[in-house]
Amino acid sequence: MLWCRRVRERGMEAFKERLAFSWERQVPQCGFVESAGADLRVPECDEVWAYLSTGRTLHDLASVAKGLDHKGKTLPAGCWTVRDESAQTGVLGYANVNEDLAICGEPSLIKLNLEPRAVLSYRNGKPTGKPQVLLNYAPVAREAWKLKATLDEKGRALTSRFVAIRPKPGGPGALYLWAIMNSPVANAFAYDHLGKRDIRIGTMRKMPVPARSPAHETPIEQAALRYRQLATSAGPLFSGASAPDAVKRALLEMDAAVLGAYDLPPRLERQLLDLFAGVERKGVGCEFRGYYPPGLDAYVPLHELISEDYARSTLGRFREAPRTVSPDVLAALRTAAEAYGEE
DNA sequence: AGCTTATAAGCACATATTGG
DNA sequence: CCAATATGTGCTTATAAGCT
Repeated sequence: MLWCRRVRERGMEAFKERLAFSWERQVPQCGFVESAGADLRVPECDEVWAYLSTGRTLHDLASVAKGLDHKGKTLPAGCWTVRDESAQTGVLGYANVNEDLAICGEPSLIKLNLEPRAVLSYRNGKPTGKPQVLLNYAPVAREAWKLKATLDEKGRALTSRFVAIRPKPGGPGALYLWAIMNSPVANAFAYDHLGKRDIRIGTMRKMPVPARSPAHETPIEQAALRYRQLATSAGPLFSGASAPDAVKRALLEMDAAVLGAYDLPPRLERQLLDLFAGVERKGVGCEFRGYYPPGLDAYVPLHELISEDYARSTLGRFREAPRTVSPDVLAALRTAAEAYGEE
């Protein structure tokens, strides 16, 4: 066995002060010498990825490829590549991820020159007219929330700053893929398997996806529609004071629907979600910095955590994870609760 | 089959931005 | 103001596809 210890960027202060590691784990040495191409990095959620390793991957559900590259040095003199949206020539499409892009929104529209003399490589860059998901090629943050997937119903042209994720025939549609790509699972996978530079498609194709089942797909799509509806209508013009809460709740429900489909053991689901503790989630239309309140250590699955019953019950955390609390303690808590007139 | 051309994936370089 | 780091562009190279 080898000790594997990691100091994450946000853990550097703690390391300097008291040599604290952000993460540590003993891993078997044999995995590193099995083959010449073995990856020496150990993902933080390695148990999660091991658990999901036998299922389907994104590659099974969708065509995943970058958008087009224009020519540079070899571009003919006077030939244009990208122009303003209002230009008379060219094809409408997407060239860059704008800083304020929301996952329910659409990247800035622009005119692209798709003529062969202007293009070095098309890949998935040509317009299809069919719904697709656009994924950022450059991470939107250094920390765990790196992905911003947007839904492009029109199937427009795109440059290599985006990855087009296109549903395969017979598989789930773009809305489902959109929800999956914005989920904590996809973001954790990216965080665990990529460096800080690019969202590499060879890696993302290997991302585990939930088993095929209408019992998963319907709730995910419904939750996705609900969140999209709330998040796109909750601008400053419309919102009352409670609107952001409703948006956040809908987002949590979408996450919970996706997580439910992955069906992780509670301990692993908790391990995965803890990756996002205190981390800003950009472009989601609400303030989002983690799932579990500080001090709540039990393995409460997300769908239980956000259920009304759980939120209302002060004893919830103990009742949902009775194995972590001795019967005596539970009994004592019940007595105490009764003494205060609850239940 | 063996050679030639095309494509995809990842990365290298150049420029921009940030921080000391 | 300079050095370090981040970001955008499009180039390089390995592999696949096409061709004779």
